[in-house]
Amino acid sequence: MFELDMRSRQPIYEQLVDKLKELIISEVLKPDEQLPSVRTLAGQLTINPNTIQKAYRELETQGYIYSVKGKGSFVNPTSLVKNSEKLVSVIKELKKLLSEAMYLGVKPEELIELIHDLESSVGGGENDD
Amino acid sequence: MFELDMRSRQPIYEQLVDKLKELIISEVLKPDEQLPSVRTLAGQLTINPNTIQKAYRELETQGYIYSVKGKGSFVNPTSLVKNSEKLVSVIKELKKLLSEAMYLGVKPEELIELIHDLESSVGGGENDD
DNA sequence: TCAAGTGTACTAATACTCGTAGTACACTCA
DNA sequence: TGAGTGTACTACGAGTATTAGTACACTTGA
Repeated sequence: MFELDMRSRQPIYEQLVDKLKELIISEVLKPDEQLPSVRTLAGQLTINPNTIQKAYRELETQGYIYSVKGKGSFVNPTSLVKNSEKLVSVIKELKKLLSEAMYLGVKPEELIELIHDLESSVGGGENDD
Repeated sequence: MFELDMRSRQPIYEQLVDKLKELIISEVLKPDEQLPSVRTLAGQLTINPNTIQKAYRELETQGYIYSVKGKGSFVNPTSLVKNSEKLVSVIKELKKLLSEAMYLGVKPEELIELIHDLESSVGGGENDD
């Protein structure tokens, strides 16, 4: 499904969180779609189920998925992912990165073009109707 | 100068890197301005000089500062910070965050407005002339 | 009803990272 | 030449990540 960088300083469970989030945002994983079980994914990636569970718990905390004991873990419908605390931290981080990009020579026009390029590959928001 | 969150999961040296970078980008710290010495800042922040040195080394690796043995550490002139490897990783991270923001309901127009708001508070780039 | 699946949580062990304390060397400059 | 500067190293303790192992609660289909 995806590959992990075992030598990265970034913890394995965080890499999982990042990759699954990308799949949800780009709607490769669709709302209410079931995720692989923690034991299945653990077997596929040759890592411990507890590590998968840790990633899934983080995604649930951030509102991206929901889990049902005995049934599995599923992608949250996008209207349920609205998470104002999360949004505040994303915006804060975005400001830093946008400033850094412009400092490094990227023109505002280029960033605006980037936004338009990404617009069509994102699910959720309010342009799904 | 700034405050650190000793209880954060983010390592102290990384918090330093982030804050100093923000000061450089917003030109609170100006090109060729000297940074506090590692011993001075260590004293001010009540942390170990090796921790400061680690942050300064990271900033130097990323191209934001330069150091001279016996003289000190200085902000790199912005024309020297152009670092295409760094830029590539910033753009990659930006794409992820922009997608996430739109997924969470932020309209492209709002992001574009954010860019315009930030434009005036960034040094470097090519609008300094 | 039960077996196979699911999520969830806990303990304990190991390895890694972070921050510290301490120390020492090379350089600059007034 | 002394006081400042950066730089680098060892060793130690604390915290985190990952693992192995185990066990419990739930779901569902045969």
